[in-house]
Amino acid sequence: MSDIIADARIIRMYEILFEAYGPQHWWPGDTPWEICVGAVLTQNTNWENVTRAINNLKRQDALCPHEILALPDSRVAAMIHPAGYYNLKTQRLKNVTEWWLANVVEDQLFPTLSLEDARESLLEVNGVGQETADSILLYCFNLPVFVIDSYTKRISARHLETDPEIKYEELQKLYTDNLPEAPAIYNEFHALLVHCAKHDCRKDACQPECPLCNGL
DNA sequence: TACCAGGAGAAAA
DNA sequence: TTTTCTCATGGT
Repeated sequence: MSDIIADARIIRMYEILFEAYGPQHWWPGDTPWEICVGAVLTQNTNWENVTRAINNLKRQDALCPHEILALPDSRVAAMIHPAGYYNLKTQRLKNVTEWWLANVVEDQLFPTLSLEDARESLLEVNGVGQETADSILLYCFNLPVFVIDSYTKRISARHLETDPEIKYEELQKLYTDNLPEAPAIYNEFHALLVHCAKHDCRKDACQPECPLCNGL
């Protein structure tokens, strides 16, 4: 498990996608806390719906950890309604808020908290799975954690011939083993993969202009 | 109408 | 351990 998986195509993929699409400027959000809220709300929905929900929170001065916890569930649910699963996400948002208040100070993780411990504690939060935890660590705190999602899985299966049912950690290791340990690259690469999956490497098949079909 | 969009947890098999 | 079900909106 500790053996390095060498695959020169990984860094080449990054170069091809960056050349094709340019910087993606992820994650949309003015503050680490807003990014964290977005990471929970975006579960199984599109970003437009998340934006509506976050704007509702902003308009009612509720985009603040203490305010989220102070508000009754019904009010939070009403504000995040456009993101779907509003009852479920209200509870998840409050769970993550409690984690935030216990582990974050001035938008930074407590200095004594290692990356491994931070990830482990996030995964203990009900409503936070691996993708959401890693998104928070990378995009809120700029830590070197590569985010795997269904798009990454699909593109990897199609262009790197990985098992479509590959485990999260295994695919994550494939990427981190073959990239510099640089949050900026992890950030950009994940966003580029999402863009590629939405536009050119679609679920049914790749478009003729798919840069990975043409360049990898 | 059916399907999809930046998942996760619980229940069932 | 793996698969299935549930949570739910808004756009195409």
